[in-house]
Amino acid sequence: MAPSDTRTQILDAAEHLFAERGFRGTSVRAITDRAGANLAAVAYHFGSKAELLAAVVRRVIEPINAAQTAGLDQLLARNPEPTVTDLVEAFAGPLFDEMPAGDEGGARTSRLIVTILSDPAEEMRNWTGPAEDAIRDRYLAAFRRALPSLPEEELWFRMRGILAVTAVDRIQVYNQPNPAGVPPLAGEAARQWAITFLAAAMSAPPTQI
Amino acid sequence: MAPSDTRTQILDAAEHLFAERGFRGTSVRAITDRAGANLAAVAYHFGSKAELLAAVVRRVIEPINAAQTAGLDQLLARNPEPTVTDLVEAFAGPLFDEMPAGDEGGARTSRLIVTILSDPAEEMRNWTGPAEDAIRDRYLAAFRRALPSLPEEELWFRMRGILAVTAVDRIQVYNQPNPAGVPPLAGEAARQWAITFLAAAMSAPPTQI
DNA sequence: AGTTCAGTCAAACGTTCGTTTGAATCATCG
DNA sequence: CGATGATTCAAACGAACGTTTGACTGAACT
Repeated sequence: MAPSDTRTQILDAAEHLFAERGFRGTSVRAITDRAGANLAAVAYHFGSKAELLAAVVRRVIEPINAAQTAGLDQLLARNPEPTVTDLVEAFAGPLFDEMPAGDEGGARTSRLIVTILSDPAEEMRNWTGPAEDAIRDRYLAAFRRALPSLPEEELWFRMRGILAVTAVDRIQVYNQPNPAGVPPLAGEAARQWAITFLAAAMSAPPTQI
Repeated sequence: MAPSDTRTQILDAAEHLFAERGFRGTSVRAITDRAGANLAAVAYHFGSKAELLAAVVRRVIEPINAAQTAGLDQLLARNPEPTVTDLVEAFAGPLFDEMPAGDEGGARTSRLIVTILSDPAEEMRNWTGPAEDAIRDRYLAAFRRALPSLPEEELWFRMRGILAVTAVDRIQVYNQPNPAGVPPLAGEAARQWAITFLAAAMSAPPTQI
């Protein structure tokens, strides 16, 4: 435990609570209570609540970035012109993979991601860095080669569609028990369904205007 | 102005601010300031901040509900077995149509919808009522008839994909200027792109497991 | 033994929040 | 005109918030 233990316990607690209640909906007191730490520990270890959020986001996002990069590298090493389905899988797959122990089927991580993406709090907005930009641009270029007839704007729209589906997927958008007793989405099935769904969507012919 | 004017000015201000900063990120003071009303007016006209939110949501959601219902009615009157594309258009189209005056290309309304859908605040969760459930079930049944080979769970997953794309579409998910100087998404083009994207996604063959 | 220093702690600070209060204002109608 | 009921207003309430403070702890060093 080189990182002082309470530091990581605070990170764990904050990740859980930010995912569940959002940034503004989570008080520093709730975090330190859950972590079994003192209230002042957040200021001591992270400086402020906003900087704690940044640390939580970094810890969640970095493995996803690495997996997306590695996936594209492998694809391109094997074949300079990957299929749309391959690209979708390499890009969207890692968003389903991260399931820290104790996460209920990955739903909590998904929730955190969508909270990050859609939280209107100003602190949530400035988390993307050069790394995320570079990854997005590399995939954009690969998709452009795989879909040469697609106009740039529509390609850009579809890239965001991927993010929307993968981010929101496991949230109970219609917040009620699923109809007809459909069980909550299983992790692996959701991953496959998303890839099917998104590969078909990305492969659609350009919209006629 | 049968509804006492300040009442609707508060509704307008609240709609704008909830969309931009979320429920918890918007103070009652910010709302009444923007509305040019007194702080106590919210309590007087709506009872509480949470009830004000409910009123805002109702005002935004009801025209969408009506359009979705009317669209499906028209489709079924013309043909008892509508195509997937027709169903997608009737369901997702109204989510693009609502553009109150002063809305910058509908982006603000979209932002409000995604804020409603993904806001972790407890008050945001309990807005769906029997109306939304009924609409969703009718579309679910129509899609089921149009896609008879699709398992129930995957159909359900795809329905939520529609909501994810339509809700998140106009948010700058990667919050930075679009790459290569792509202009912000035009309202009508985004609507067409979304229908193309979603119709292809919905029409994909079932996932093989 | 004495010093140092990262870490923890209880307590308090000042601010902002949603809500309540009670008086003031206004239009309406007898 | 005077009374009534709806609406607006300035002011205050108590609670919760993020952050700061300064004393305390305990292991690691000379």
